[in-house]
Amino acid sequence: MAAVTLKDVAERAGVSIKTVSNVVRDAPRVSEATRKRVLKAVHELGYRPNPSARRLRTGHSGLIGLAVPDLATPYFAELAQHVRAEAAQLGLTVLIEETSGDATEELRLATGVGASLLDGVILSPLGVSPDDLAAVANEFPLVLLGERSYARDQVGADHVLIDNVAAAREATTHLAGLGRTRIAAIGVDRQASATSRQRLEGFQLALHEAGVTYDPRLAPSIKEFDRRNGLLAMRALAELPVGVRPDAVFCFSDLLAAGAQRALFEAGLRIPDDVAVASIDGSDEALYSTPSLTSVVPDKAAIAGLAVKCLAARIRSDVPLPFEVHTAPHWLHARESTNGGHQRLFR
Amino acid sequence: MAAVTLKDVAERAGVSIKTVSNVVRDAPRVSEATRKRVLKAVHELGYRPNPSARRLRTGHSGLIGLAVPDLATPYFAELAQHVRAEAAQLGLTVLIEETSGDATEELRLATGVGASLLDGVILSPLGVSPDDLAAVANEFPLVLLGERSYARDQVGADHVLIDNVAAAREATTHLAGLGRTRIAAIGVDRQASATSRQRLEGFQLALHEAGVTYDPRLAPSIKEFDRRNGLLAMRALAELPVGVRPDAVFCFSDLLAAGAQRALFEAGLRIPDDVAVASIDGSDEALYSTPSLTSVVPDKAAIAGLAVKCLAARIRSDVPLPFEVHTAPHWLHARESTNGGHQRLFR
DNA sequence: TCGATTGGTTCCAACGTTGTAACTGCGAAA
DNA sequence: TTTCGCAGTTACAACGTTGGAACCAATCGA
Repeated sequence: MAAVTLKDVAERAGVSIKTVSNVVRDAPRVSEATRKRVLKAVHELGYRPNPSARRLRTGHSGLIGLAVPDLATPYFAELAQHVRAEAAQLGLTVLIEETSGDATEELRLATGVGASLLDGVILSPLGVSPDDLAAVANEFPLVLLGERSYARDQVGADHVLIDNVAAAREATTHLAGLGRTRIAAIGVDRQASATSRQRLEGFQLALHEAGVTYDPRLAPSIKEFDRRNGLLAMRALAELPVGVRPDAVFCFSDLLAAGAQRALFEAGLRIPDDVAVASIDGSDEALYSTPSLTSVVPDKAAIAGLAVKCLAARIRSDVPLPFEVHTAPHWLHARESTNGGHQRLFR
Repeated sequence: MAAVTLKDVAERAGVSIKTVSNVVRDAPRVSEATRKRVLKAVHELGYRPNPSARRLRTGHSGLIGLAVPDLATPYFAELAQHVRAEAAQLGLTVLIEETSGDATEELRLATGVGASLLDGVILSPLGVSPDDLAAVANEFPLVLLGERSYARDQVGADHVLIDNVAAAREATTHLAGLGRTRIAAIGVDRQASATSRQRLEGFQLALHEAGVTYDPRLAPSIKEFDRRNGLLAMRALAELPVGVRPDAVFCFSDLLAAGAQRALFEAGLRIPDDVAVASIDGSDEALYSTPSLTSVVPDKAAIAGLAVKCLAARIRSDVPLPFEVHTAPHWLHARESTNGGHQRLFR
C-alpha cells in the first residue's frame, strides 16, 4: 500500500534519487559516507525496489519461470524445490507454472507471460512440438528439461537431461539379473512422447542384451503418467494367462510404479517374489513405500543447477549463445521391490 | 525481445496509443469500427500487454502469490493445482512460493515480493506469529490458510480453513469404534503450531468421549510433518513394551502416516490387525498405498475457491473490508488401514 | 596560476501503460 | 444562427526506476 520509493529514501538521506539508486544497485562512485547514510535510511524506511518499475526500465525482472506438466507429481515437486534453491543463490525468483502437458499452454508460457514478465523460462515440455519451441528459443531465453525429440545436430534450444536410454537399460538389466524372463514395461505413451520412446528403447536394448525376447503384450500403451494408469495397466498384465503373465515390471515413473504396486497388492501377488518392480524417478515416496521401490534416481540437484545456470547465462548475455546440451548423472538404487527382504531405513 | 507495444499497434491501426489502450481494456466510448480495426492490428502484431508497465501505472499486476511450507507435500501440491484453476477463472496468474515454514521467509513474501509485485498473497503460515501477519494484512491483501492461532474475536486477516478439531475427532472416534483402546497420535509439534494443537485437541476430545484415557507416552513430539519423522515416531511407539504399545495410531498428516506405515512394515506388524492407521489430508498417495489409508479428506477445491475469491474481492475493493473466516467441509474416508480386507479401486 | 583529471553527485529522459482532462465534430435544442 | 451536449478521440502527465550526460568541487601536473 504505502510503498516506500527511492524518492522517500532520498529525502530522508538528503541526497538525490539517483544516488540512492546507485547505492542500492551497488554502483561504483559512491562515497563511503553517503553510502552509509543512504543505507541507514533504506533500512529505517524498509525500502524495497519495485520490480515492475525496474523491469520496465532495464528489461530484467529477476524472475524466471519453471513450467512443469504436473505439480502433484513428486518428481516435479522435488525438482521445483531444487530449482528454487539454485535460483535463490543467483538472486533469482522462480515463478512456478503448471502446463498439464498442454501444448498451447506450454507455448503461451514461453511467449506470453514469459516475454513480458519473466527473464527466462525453464520448461519441461510434453505436448509442444520441437519446431515451435525452437522458434521461441531464438528470441527468448529458454531451457528445456528432458530429452529432446529431434536429431542430435538439430538442437534448437538449451537442454538439460539424463540419459534416458541408459537409465531404462540399467533398470531392466537389473530385473533380468534376477533371473526374470517375462519382463513387462509400463509407460509406453500413446502420444509417443520423447521420454517414453527413449525409455522403451533402453528397455528393449536391455532385453536384447539379456537374451530375452520382447513381447509387445507386456508393453501396453497408457494415457498418462499417473497412479491410476499404472494400476490399470498392471491389473491387465496380472490377469494375463499363466506363462504370459510377467514376473517383473519396469515402470517409466515412480507414479506408475505406485499404481502397479497397488494392483499387485489387490491381485494378491507378492513383490518381488511373484513380480519384481523397478522404476525411474527416485522420489521420496518410492523410498517409503512397502516394499520400498527399486528406482533409477536422476540427480535432481544437478539437473536444477545446470538448468538455472544455463538460463542465467543466456539471460545475462546479449549476444546469441550457441545452444548446449547438458547431461546429469543418475544412479540405480536397488531396494526391496527387487531385492526382497526387509531393509531398515535410517540405521 | 522485440516486444510489441501499444505504440506499434497504434501506428498500424492509424489511431492514437490511448485508443488502442481503450480497446484492449474494453473501455466504453470506442466506436465499433475503430474497435475492429484496432483488434485486427493487435492480432496481426501479436500484441500482449506488458504486465510490469501495467502494474506500475495501475498498481495491479493480475498476479497473486501462493505460499506454502513445502511443495513436495502432496497436500500442498494438490492444493496448489486447485488454487491455480480457481485463479485462472478470474484471470489471475498464480506465483507459487515455498517458505519451508520459515517465519522470516513467510513475512518477506507478504511484505517484500508481495507488496511490490503481487496484488495479493494466499499464505499457509507455519512459523510466523499472528501479530506480524495481522500487521501485514491491514495494508496488503492477504488470505491465510489453516487454523488461526488466536482467539475468535481477534481475527486480523481473512482465513480459510477446515474444522481441525472436528476432523481429528472424527478420525479418532473411528479408530475407537474399532474397539481399539491404546490409540497413539503422531504429529504433536514441538513448536506447537496451531494446526497441531487443534488436531491434538480433537484427538483428546474423541478419546474422552470413547472413555479411553489419554496416555502422553502415545503422543510423542516430532520436528517436522514429513515421512521420516512419521517413521521414527512410529518405530519408537512400536518398540514400547507390550501393554503400552498402541493398537491404533492417528497421524496428523498423510506424510506422517506414510512413514508410520513403513515403520510398521519394518517391525512386521500388520495393518490394521495389529495397528490400525488413520490420518488427515486425503492425498492421492494415501489412496494407492498398501494398504490404502483411512484419511480425513478436506475439500481442497472448496478451500482454493474460497481463498481465491476472498483474495480477489479484497484486491478489487479499495475500502477496507471486514476480515472473514471461511470453513470448508471435510469427509472421513474409511479404507483398508482401518477396515481390513482388500478393496478394489476403480470398479 | 591555469587547465586537465578525477571522484562524487545531480539532472534529464525514457521504459509501456493508463487516468484525467481537453479537444473535435456533429446533431439537437434554443 | 448560435449554443449546448455528447460520442469519440487525443494530448499530457505520471507510476518508480535507471542509463547517460552534465555538473561541481577538489586535486593534480605543468
